[in-house]
Amino acid sequence: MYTIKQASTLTKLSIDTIRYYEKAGLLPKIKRLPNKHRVFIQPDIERLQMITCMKKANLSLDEVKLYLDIAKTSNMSPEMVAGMHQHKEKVKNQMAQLQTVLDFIDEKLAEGTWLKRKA
Amino acid sequence: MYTIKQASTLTKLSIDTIRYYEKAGLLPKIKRLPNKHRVFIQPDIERLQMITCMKKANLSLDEVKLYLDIAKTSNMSPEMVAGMHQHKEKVKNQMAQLQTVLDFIDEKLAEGTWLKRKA
DNA sequence: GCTTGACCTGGAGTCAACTCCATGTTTTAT
DNA sequence: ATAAAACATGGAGTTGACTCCAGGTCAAGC
Repeated sequence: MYTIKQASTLTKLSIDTIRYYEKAGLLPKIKRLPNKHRVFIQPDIERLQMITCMKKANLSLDEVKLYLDIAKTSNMSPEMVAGMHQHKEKVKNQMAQLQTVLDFIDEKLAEGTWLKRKA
Repeated sequence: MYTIKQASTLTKLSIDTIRYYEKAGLLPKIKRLPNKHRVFIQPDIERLQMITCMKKANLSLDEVKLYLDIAKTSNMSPEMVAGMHQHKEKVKNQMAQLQTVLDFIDEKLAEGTWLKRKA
């Protein structure tokens, strides 16, 4: 059981962002204390972390919502399955691009090191 | 030698976006014809593609600019080297997160398949 | 010589995703 | 019982990254 502040610390999302995500329908019904304060439980924290992951995969909040909704549905329509396959390809593709960036960084670092050694 | 339209097709960036990147200082001086039209050469195209890669790594345009500027400098200050190491960790971390998303997708797809087979 | 098409510029407009603010309630410490 | 802390709400404001638009230039074809 966590307060919103604790949830914020755990997820590294701001308190406002968490409330914003709730408003946007990305979270399930968050429990409240009698005084209206939100109470976050472990699965809520994990969900927030998954949202962060998906955002890093360049999904919009709407897309994140869609996938999380699908995750709840036990039977997926063929379109959903197709959509997920498609998205999987997109993510793979993006990982390849990230690898390009890593290579670029390594190359530059190697150059830097080389120059340093030479000097 | 490419027109802006060809560059747009090659990079899948809109013409406006390419001009925007130029204004933002992410491109080197682009050659012009006497009639002021831009002429893109191969390295320009590659640079645009690298920008796309870096953006997918969740770098802001300012950060992209910074790294591209560093790439030009032959000797990097220790802070730059440190910054790049740091960023490398960030990118790696992000790849791990993407992997999480991939796993999530695979899991959901597996479930869907399973349910379908059962039905 | 006039229209068409591809390009130019400067600047305004749009959109997603926050982020901030004013105001209000409830519990806790003095 | 007054003050301070931690939360709440609704809505306005901000930011980054485009995207669109009005008005203009230039070269080519009819």
